[in-house]
Amino acid sequence: MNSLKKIYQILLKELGHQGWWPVTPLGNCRSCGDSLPIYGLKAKTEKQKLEIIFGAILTQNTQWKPNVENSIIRLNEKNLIDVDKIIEISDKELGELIRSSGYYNQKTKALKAMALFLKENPINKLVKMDLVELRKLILSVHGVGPETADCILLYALDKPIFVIDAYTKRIMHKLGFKEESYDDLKELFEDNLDKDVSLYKEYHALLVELGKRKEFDYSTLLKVCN
DNA sequence: CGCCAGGGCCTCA
DNA sequence: TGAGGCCATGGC
Repeated sequence: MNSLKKIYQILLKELGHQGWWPVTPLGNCRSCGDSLPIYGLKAKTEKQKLEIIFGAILTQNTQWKPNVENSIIRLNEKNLIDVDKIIEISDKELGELIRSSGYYNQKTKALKAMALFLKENPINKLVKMDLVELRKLILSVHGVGPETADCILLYALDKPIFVIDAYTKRIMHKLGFKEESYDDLKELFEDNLDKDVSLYKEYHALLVELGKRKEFDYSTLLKVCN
């Protein structure tokens, strides 16, 4: 077993299953309060996949809890997890709803751009495309960079794409890996792991959780990297 | 009070 | 292509 696989085993054992990406459960029951996105659920419907796509934009350089979570709840309350409705709503009103996620002017534009994109390229059509072309296409949407595009591909469209983020870069450098660029790090993981969507999802979530834990003892991880 | 979060765009060499 | 400024809220 190679280092990348060993790191995964250690993190899974030490941190436990993360169950990304959080999604709002089906069958919103009005009488039982606001439904919030939950970890460990499978995104089954197109609406849930759309919620993940919007969430991927909203969480750019922002904490999920409570900032983005709150925005997702508010969008759901108004039934705005909907391509047409996001296109129709005014910038001002949308900006107010996602205010807690920060950068709300930029993110309003990004959500609008994504909605217009999805109007022309529905999710059920995207999933059938060639993966390399699909990634380029999603990257062409204004406000969507490498990490956001890859989150969408992995968590919303269930494509075997490994997501790299700031935590992953820091952690891998700390463990002695020399890859610097986003694409080199992405290839490192994809070349050394089985093309397993569930594994990719869980691995990235574990790296984020590890990155948040300042007190974590890296000695075991450093050992398997030698 | 300052720092940082599950980044990306624009500008300027 | 890479570095630097900018965007903005909420928790600690």
